[in-house]
Amino acid sequence: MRARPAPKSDTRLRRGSGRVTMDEVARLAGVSTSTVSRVLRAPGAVSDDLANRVRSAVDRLGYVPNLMAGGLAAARGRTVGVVVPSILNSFFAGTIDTLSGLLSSAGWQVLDGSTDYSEAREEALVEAFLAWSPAAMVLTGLRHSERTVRLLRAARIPVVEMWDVSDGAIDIAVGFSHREAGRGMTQYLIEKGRRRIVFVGAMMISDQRAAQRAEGYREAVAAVGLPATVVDLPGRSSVALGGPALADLLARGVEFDAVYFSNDVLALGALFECQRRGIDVPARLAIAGFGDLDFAASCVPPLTTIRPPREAIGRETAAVLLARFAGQTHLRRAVDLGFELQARQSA
Amino acid sequence: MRARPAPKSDTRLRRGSGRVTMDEVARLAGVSTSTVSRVLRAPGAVSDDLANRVRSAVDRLGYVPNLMAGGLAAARGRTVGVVVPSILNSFFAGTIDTLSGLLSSAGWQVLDGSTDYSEAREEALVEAFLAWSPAAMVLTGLRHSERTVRLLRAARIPVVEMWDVSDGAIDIAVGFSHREAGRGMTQYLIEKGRRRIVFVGAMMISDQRAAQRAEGYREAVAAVGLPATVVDLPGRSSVALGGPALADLLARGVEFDAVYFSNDVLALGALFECQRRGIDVPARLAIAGFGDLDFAASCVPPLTTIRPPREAIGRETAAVLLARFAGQTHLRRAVDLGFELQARQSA
DNA sequence: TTGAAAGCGCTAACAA
DNA sequence: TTGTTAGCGCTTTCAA
Repeated sequence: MRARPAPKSDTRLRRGSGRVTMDEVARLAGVSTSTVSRVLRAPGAVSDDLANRVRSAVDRLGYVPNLMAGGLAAARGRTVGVVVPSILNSFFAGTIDTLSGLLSSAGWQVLDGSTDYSEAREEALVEAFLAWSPAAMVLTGLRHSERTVRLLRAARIPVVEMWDVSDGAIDIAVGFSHREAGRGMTQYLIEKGRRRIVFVGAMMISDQRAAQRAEGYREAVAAVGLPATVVDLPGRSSVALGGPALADLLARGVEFDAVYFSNDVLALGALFECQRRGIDVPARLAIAGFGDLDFAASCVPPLTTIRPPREAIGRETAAVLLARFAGQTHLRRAVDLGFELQARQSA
Repeated sequence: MRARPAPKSDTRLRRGSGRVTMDEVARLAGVSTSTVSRVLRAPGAVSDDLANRVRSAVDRLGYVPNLMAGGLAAARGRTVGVVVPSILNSFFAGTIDTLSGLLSSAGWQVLDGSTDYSEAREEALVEAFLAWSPAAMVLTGLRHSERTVRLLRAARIPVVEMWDVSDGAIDIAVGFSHREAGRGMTQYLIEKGRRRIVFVGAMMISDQRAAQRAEGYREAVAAVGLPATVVDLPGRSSVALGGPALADLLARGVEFDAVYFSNDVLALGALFECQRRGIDVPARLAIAGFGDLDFAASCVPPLTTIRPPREAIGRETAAVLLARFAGQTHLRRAVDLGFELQARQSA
């Protein structure tokens, strides 16, 4: 047998954080901690009288629930881990912004991290997030290390893979087909009368989705018997990289009347290079991009590009997750949100 | 008196997460959980023999520590909350990237959130992060709601305010002076012979730091007896906003030979507008920005701007925090990292 | 150097 | 509708 633990008010050394606890709220409101807990997460189950007393005690003491304690007791935290290749990349920033906003207003905390397009970093991040017992995980793309997939399956939580819908999702995929995007833009260029189209990407070994767009490009040119030229630049995409890439193509004496860049950032760099060299876009050279970033509509000439459903991906991911949290289980395994080809003046 | 709790292996309903626990590791290694815990966080205090047994048990079972349980027991989590105005903004993305990288490789988890330049959202975020018992908080800027400041002080943890060093930090400030940045660029324009300089910002009521740059501009023109014209655009900064802003200035018949934009994004929009209208930059009009974003060096003409110490702010913030975590207490309260004026062709 | 045991602050099963 | 109580999985005294 064992003595009852001494009350907290005694003189023993306390290890606590010094923060206001639910216990103090309960005491001030004259109820049990269960009631306080209920008021905070299932308000309907408590009488108005008690609920009000609890709420005013919460206010008066400035009580902030300890999520670690809550998550530990509930065996699942109210967090969602989100892993993207790069937050420096505006594509993903738009998605994360939407997703975080929606989830956090529904009471979920988003933990996000970026992999820098490395599978090893992705694996480490997934492991780190899993240590928080998240209620769900959101990854980018469908390619992950074997161990990442194993960890994710073992966690037995909803897993959304965004920005791609090609095949073999762990649980749910929300995105669009990059292969079709690549094919779509290439077909558009062909319809516009271009015959020598070059595809320029950067670090496509690690950017799986850019590689799929290149694949779509290859299919589209092959379909009409045109030659394919794919350039894979070393180094991460940047405006600064686009100009030299075009200059190099010119210097190598490659013949071409259109360049399809794997993203708008590179395309903008190329546009600047054309301006510097007095190359007429689109009369002499068509330039197309991917992403429909902020500047695409206002640069000179306005950039023909593909608009990915950035915000829609965030919105749909949040919706799927919230539905799963609410107990809904029969959901589509893949949600293809499509994309829009923005035909502007550059091509 | 009370019965001993039944052992876990019995048939009662378990609420646990199903994950491998420290208990199982301890059992497999034939040691107590205290020893496992010690091996994991103070390896020196355990004999090599036991430590090895523990480590191989950890490996064999694929044990991942539950951070909620750890944080709860230790009364402080190994997290750092980071609050920025916007992750869509590349300035902050660079800082967060550096900061997160450094902290996470030292074993700390970064929680980040964006306020959208709203004090109310900032307050809500700070409260949400505090619920995780973070080891430290990092905010952007020195202006916060009264309640935010109160919550932060009550938490008794290191607080870093980044991107500004002007005055009155809660704990530690790491950044540079925006007033000096504004003054510096304006003086540069004056030295270059400009006499009618207009300052254009966006939503400066909520962007405190842009307002300080405008203040510096005002001081600099006043110092040489030149008139000040400050335009505060409605809506958030974007490339799309820069062109119309310039067009409007032109339409209003304002006389000017230089425009100093509160950031590069607006300046780029204006550059495109000049290109469309055939306005010669810098011969007829000088354009200057702030931020030294990716495109600033490669646009046409290359943009004269101010380079804030984006990465250095992240690096220094991480260093300060890590020093505090290590027990160091006498640290400078403000770290001014300065900035660089990048004189290029646009002004 | 190691282990036993008492919580950290909360949630949820159960009883009333 | 409410309270009682047994943990959630760890860290940290304390004693050996």
